[in-house]
Amino acid sequence: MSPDLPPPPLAQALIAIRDCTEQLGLLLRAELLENSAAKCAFDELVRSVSCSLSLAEDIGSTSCVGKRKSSSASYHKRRICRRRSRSYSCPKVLSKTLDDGHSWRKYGQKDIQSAKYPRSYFRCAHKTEQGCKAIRQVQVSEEDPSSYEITYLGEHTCQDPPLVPQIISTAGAAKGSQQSTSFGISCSEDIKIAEAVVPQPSPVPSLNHEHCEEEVASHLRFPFGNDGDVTSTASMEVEYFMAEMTEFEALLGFHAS
DNA sequence: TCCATTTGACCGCT
DNA sequence: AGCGGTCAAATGGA
Repeated sequence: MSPDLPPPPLAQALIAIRDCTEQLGLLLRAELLENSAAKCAFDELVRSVSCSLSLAEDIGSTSCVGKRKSSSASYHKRRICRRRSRSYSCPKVLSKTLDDGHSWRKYGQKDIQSAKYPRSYFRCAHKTEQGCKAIRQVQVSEEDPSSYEITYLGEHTCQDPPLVPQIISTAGAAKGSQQSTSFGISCSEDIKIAEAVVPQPSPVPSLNHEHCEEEVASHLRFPFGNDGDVTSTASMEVEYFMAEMTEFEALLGFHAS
């Protein structure tokens, strides 16, 4: 490390962005207090800028390799870990039905600490054949146990026709095809947008794609440590930042109008 | 027998 | 250390 070096250009740009973001936060304070979804998005924005900044500073200072446990060889092959950040803002819908027109395969269920009901994990049934990276998390709504809170992570890249966002906006259109549930409740009514989050038709296309990649596992810690390309890392950061901004704007606009 | 679901265990992140 | 996300063996249904 060399403390004498000035911040790299990317870091300087991010510092400017961070400052602007802070000002924005002050200006929109009242709005953020009122709109929890916007506040979440804003917090995420701040977090990602901070994270990006520290990454950028690392680029200029050290080789900064992400920590990775050298787990036992046997497990290393079996489990290539892929944990995704839960703080990540993804389209979330409140739905009376689990049927959204796509084929899903359940791969896990988990009791969540702060939640009354377990969370179920589904991935696209076409993952193996087509490598579709869509994932959704389903949880019975605490406020309305007859509804599900469904969080989508990643977009469908498979050929299974209807796209999730379209389904969301065309309530009731998706009925009676695949049932990928083990919850036992099956009603088919309309799907409505959860009050807190706005599933834009494609608010952050690159965002979802990025986060479906293997590297998603490490959130924003891009693999620039060893063979990573700093330039592409920077552009990914900017892209991510823009996506955050877009989402944030959408949230504010959605609420205000 | 095949395929989807369940569930305990593992792993990374905070 | 605790929690959430994922894996993969076990299980059950068609």
